[in-house]
Amino acid sequence: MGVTIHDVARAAGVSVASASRALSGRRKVTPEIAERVERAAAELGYRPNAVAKALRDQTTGTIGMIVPGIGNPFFTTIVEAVESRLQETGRDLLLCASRYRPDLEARRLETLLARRVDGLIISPCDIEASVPAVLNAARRVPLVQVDRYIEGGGADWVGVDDDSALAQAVDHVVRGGARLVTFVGSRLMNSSARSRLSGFERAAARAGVDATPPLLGEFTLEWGVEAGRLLLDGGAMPDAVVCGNDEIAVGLVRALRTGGVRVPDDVSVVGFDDVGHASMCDPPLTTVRQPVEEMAAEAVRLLGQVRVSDPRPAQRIAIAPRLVVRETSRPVPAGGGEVSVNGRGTA
Amino acid sequence: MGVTIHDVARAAGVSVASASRALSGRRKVTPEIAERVERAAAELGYRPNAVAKALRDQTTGTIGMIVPGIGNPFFTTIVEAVESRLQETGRDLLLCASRYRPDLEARRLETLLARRVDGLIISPCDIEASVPAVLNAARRVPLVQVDRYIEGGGADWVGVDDDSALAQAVDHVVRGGARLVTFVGSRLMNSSARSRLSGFERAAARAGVDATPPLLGEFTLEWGVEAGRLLLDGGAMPDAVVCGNDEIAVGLVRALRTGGVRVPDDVSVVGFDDVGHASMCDPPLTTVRQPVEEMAAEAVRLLGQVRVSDPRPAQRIAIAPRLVVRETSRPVPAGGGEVSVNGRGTA
DNA sequence: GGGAGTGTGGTAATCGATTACCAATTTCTG
DNA sequence: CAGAAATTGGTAATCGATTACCACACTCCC
Repeated sequence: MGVTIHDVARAAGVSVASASRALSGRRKVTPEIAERVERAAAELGYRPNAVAKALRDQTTGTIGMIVPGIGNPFFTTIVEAVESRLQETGRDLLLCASRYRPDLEARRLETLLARRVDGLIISPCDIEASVPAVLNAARRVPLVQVDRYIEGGGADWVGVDDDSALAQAVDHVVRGGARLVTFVGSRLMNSSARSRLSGFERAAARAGVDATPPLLGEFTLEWGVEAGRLLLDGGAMPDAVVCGNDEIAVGLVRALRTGGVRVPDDVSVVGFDDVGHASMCDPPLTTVRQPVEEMAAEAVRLLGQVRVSDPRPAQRIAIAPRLVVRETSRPVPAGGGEVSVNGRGTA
Repeated sequence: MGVTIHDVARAAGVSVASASRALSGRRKVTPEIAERVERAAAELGYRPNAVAKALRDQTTGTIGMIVPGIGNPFFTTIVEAVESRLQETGRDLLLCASRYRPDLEARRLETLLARRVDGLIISPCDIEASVPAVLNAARRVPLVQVDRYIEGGGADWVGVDDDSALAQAVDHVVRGGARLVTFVGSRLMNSSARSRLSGFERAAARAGVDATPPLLGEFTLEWGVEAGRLLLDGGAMPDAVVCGNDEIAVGLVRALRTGGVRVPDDVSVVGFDDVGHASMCDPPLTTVRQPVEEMAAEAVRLLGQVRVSDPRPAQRIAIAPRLVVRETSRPVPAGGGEVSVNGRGTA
């Protein structure tokens, strides 16, 4: 396999320079030559070799992307959105999964750099362990972090405004009558875990509502189930639980219901992400919708602005999300203000 | 950015040939030179340029993969499994989504070929419209189809054994007491839709059970809900419904329950895929588990065997799946044989 | 009609790593 | 110790597309 531009030039009876110019149109050639070259290219089935072009142009037209795992529907959605943005400008996506392991992440970064990607979009798996590899990569090629980020703020970032998100979630359950609220999230190994917890704490304080100590485990359904059991056993059942992601929320709802607690009548539950299962669960989950399309668009846009040579201050773009009210939270009375508690019974 | 092997050679005071040989170890060099080159490479932070290597070696170490959509958790799971298989042999994945459109699919194939991928793994979105682009690509580079395939059988394929799958599903509900069974799937635009329907029909005939006309729509939750309503309105409620994928099944269960039909007491429901939501739903879904890891492993293995030059007959590898019994199907009595119908009430 | 200006084609360098081939040196053998 | 054999270093070609640079031909104007 391999019709080269030399073959085309020979078949058309012209030089490679003319063939290249006729095909790219970057300099004028006589109509007759253009015609002959085009015919020859078509007949031979010529396809330009992108590898050679990349070597010559010092640009590959590929963007590398590393996410912790494609099993997580949130990352999937981001990947899909980024891929489609890139296609708009004729670029392709080299996708890697770090499997939540900083060592693999560092290796993937190296191979992507060796492949001379034009840029990198990454959601670093660990807020601390990912730092050196990410900073090093950022020094060699435009790099934008999405969703998760590394500490120290050395590289651009696009993500959701966790403060706004948690404020909306907390305000919503408070307006539904909640007075005692619990946060169930993940251990603080990545930025999302941290900023969602602190967002929650700020929001609870601002709303003047009591918060029980947070339950921190993993971003999984299983942890949600376990957290539910802990709440059931713990004695002090809150009026509302705000979760770090939808999977936790789904597990939590299941465990609570199994334990005889009614959702939302006894306890309101709010998730986070709204990708994948949230609307498919029974009952459909009230949750904060990640602005995935906007995040992808911003990340790709930002990538085009980064110049490795002149280090500007790192950009941080936090996009405000929207709360999607479904059926796991108690309805807010029409007035919208605080209301009296009615018909609820805690464990 | 760009430390080349020339820079390393100069710094080490040797020729590029020696530098290359010292670093690759493909021919012996004196220990002293090896030492000097390695030190120079380390000090300069030399990273070989994979693009140049690809041009010279005529092999890129990348595999292109095209799936209809990454939003679908089944494809996600396959992508993840393939990615991790490829990593084992140091290859990377160039991922594209066709968004269920044959025209986009054809374009993605062209760009992947232009990037000189070493092979292609594709799940063609349309059994008819995808044919020319896929066959053309298969002529230029090793190509393996996964899950979906094009008609005519011109290219290798790895997928699930739909006959075995549907036989297991039908036998299971029949042993649970079902006598009237319905299939709810997708319109016959892709191979999965077709072979699952025909697998169902064969299985029903073999089991000697009555099948109502199949309901065919799309592989979505929404269609599942709609199909559920059709069944509720239709008068003749079956004892069991076998679905073309899990999303349909989840929607169906929800609609039936909303309509007052108990699952599994009144109607057994079986899904297909067992990726993503199946176990997260309430109640957890009885479903056929796609052998995703095995499919990915086979696809990658097969890719290594295809030689574009000598066209062997196309391979077709159908992997038998396993039924995962959860809570949407009536239990099979211990004996395992047919049982009498009890306690069911149709609409 | 000659010199300046314009348009267009071809030759060869370039991107970076690898390696065929040659040359030089060392080692071995009788 | 001469000559053969083995080892190892260097030079330059190679992969394919692009383009800087040069050369040639033609037009225009005074």
